Amino acid sequence: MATPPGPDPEDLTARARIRDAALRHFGEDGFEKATIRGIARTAGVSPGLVRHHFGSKQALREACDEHLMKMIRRLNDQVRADTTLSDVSYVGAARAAMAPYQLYLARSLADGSAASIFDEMTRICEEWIAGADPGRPDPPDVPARIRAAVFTAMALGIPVLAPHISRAMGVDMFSPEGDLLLSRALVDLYSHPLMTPEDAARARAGLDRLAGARPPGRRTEENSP
Amino acid sequence: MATPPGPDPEDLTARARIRDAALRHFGEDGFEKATIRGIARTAGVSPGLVRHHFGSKQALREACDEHLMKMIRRLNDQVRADTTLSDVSYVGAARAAMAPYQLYLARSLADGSAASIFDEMTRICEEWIAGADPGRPDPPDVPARIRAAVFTAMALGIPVLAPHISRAMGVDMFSPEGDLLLSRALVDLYSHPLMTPEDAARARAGLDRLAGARPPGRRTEENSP
DNA sequence: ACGACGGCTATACGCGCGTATAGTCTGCTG
DNA sequence: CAGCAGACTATACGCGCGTATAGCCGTCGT
Repeated sequence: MATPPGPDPEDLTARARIRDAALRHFGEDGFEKATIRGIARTAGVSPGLVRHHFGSKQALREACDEHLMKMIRRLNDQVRADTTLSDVSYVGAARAAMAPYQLYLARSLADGSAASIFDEMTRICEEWIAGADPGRPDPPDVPARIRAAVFTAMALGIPVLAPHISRAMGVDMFSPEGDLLLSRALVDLYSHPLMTPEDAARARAGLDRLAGARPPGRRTEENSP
Repeated sequence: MATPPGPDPEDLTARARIRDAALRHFGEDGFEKATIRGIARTAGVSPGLVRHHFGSKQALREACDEHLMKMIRRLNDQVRADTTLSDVSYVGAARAAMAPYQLYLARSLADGSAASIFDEMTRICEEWIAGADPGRPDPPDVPARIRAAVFTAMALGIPVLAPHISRAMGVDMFSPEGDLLLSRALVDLYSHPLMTPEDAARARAGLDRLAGARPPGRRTEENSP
């Protein structure tokens, strides 16, 4: 059952403490609002040491991205390697391990950085989608990669907009109750197609019609906002 | 067919120019990174005038929120009032009117502000969902409001994470080609449920099982990231 | 034993920001 | 015409930031 991924060995070093503090500050306050001084205070070191180890604020951010990326890959590999895929408790543990980074991840994605992380998630999602395609009666008319990217963005919309969802639900999205409620809502949404095949055919026809000569610069319909 | 909502009357005032410049700067650079001086330069006024009209940077942001909200409501009302709901060109015009605000909206939502805008969108989405509920064979076990909030977050994930989607597609999401491709991907995703009814039932059962006594603080499964 | 080295701190610099204040110009009102 | 109000500008202040530099101190190789 593999070791639940605890903190890295030798993760008591000042460098690691700074990186962890940066992940928290960047996540909670955003990159611009977070300060090296604040990060240093949280890490229990002097501001100068931050520069000594990472060179600049931007480089510190990149080190955070890199570390997070390593975490994600490690978790994904472990889940993949685990033969008992339905092991719920393990998935739970993996998600719990990700929890401290959710805020940072959400902010990184939202401000356009963390590109490689989004791409990695898209890649994972693509494998998943491509695996399901052969079972479909109708051949998809959009590459799996693109469908994966769109779906990844939608799925990530949930943690990115977590405060709004929590407000609507009345409970914190990351609390056990909130998680349960969110899961139920997702099961409901995922199991009811938003468009019937007829709707889809009609929409596709409309898009095909517009795909011919049309005045550029005008939008069409669908894809909500 | 109502008048296509052009700029407000008397929108040549310095106050309006400042507001528009702020919407652009906040959208492109983010609230923290944007500067009053830069906004003033774009608006062609002195930085002092910004303060004279709006009092503070934060108040300027709130004025932007208010203005955007007014726009959204106006557009929604016009679409509602229009009897020929399938008037594609009109929807296109409305979306084009929103285009300049998309970046601002995305950033506002992502940093937790713009709560009332998210709530308004959730409300609109809820009406839409609640209207479709009676036709369902199975009764939903989650309030429409909450399903609406979750779906709204997912839908908004697309503009919020637009740079990533554009990168994956290889074309700008807001270009005509990108819009077409995105629309096709959405039609595909929306018309294929991600879970079969059996999957859903199994997932619901799993959630019910976990809803009993369970160690708090641990997450469960599903709801992707 | 000792010097070099690297983790670490103290202190300072300079810049650009939001904000404050005083003042100018214009147009309206009595 | 007097005078006032409000749109608008010029200038400045002070703060907190990222960054730079100089030096301290424990450790380790030789």
